[in-house]
Amino acid sequence: MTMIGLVDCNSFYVSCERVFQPRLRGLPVGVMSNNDGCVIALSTELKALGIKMGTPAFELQHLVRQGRIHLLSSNYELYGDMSQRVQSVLEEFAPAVEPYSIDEMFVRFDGFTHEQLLEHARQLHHKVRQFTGIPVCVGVAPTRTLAKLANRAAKKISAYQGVCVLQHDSRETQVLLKKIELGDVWGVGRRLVERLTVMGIKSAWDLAQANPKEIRRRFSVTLERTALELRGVPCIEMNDFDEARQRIMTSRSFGKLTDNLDEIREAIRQHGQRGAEKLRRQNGLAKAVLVFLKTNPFRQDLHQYSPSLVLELPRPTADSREILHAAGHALQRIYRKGYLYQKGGVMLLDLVDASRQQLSLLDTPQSDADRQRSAKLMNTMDELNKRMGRGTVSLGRPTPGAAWHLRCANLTQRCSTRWDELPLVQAR
DNA sequence: TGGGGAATT
DNA sequence: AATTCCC
Repeated sequence: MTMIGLVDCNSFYVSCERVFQPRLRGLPVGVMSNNDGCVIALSTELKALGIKMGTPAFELQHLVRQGRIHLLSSNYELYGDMSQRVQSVLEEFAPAVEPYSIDEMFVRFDGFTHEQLLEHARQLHHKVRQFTGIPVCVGVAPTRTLAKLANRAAKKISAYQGVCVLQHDSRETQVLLKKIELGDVWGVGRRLVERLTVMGIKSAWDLAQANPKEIRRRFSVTLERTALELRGVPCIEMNDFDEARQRIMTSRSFGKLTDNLDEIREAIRQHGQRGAEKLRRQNGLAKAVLVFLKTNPFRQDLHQYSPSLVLELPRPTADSREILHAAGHALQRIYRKGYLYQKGGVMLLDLVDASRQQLSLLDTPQSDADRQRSAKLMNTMDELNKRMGRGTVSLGRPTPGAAWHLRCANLTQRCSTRWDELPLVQAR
């Protein structure tokens, strides 16, 4: 029988930072979201101060100034590299590794006894720590949902010492299902907890006991699958990590509330270009572009307006110029004076694979030549940006210091991916 | 007061 | 198109 392991890195972003900055060990450390918005990774010491995941960073500035806590900007280049290192170690010790997110990986095991699985899981737990410096917890069970649950247990219940292997239908599984809160189950969010509680379903065990057909009727197929998985029936597969996206979004808060159309246009152009780059990387073409703006929903004292508009492109394209052209039109049409906008972005929709794209019957030799010139130009831009660094060439020059640039006031060095940011070690 | 994604209804 | 859920 196939068993599924879930390896989950503990406070991943904080752990990455600590690998290269040992002085942060034992201190209350948090890593902030993109744009230094809120805290998304917390060391145990920071959690012990009662600070919760998602707390806006500005609410914690007084503690930072007093030196009581440390907040870092997120350094995705570092975390991405560390994630690959963790994956490499897993691949050495386990046959099939499926990345699920930057800090979680599923591992499949076939034909192991319970004792062998336990041994294997403990080995993964130890080797990842030893070779990457990142502490992880390992949960193993017959289904992904149960593996997630086993992982929660490994993390929360100290007796497990970071490793929990659940056998099908075992007494141990039953005990854990009863102990684990509903909201800790993979796929069960806040709203579902509310609705299920009313029905008397209060624990993971209750959900596992419920009639799946009933669950499907009153809720959804996804929750039915979750219920079945809790019983040990596998029905959730992994969509492959590097499958092409179905849509591509690029957006960001402007950094300050603004009604300045020039500023907004520049931000939207940036997002359009970044989106087009992502699109070309997956060898895709977009048939439509969506542009959205939004005011700050937390400022109920201000007028609210969150428009969006989809424009179909004249032809499926990955050409930044065509995408920016459409995005510019969309923006003109949704922008209204008199509102303070907080955020805006571009989504590329109806994506198709470039290599599978049928040439239209209306295509003339002329437009075919156009296409090739376009591809060549875009390719050249992408190559330059890849070789010389992002932003080396772009359509239109971004205003230096504009408010919509990524805010990252407390960024650490990308010490594992950039030669010029290698850590310095001083001998005494 | 993040920036993405996907699925369902 | 809106809601829900995930990390």
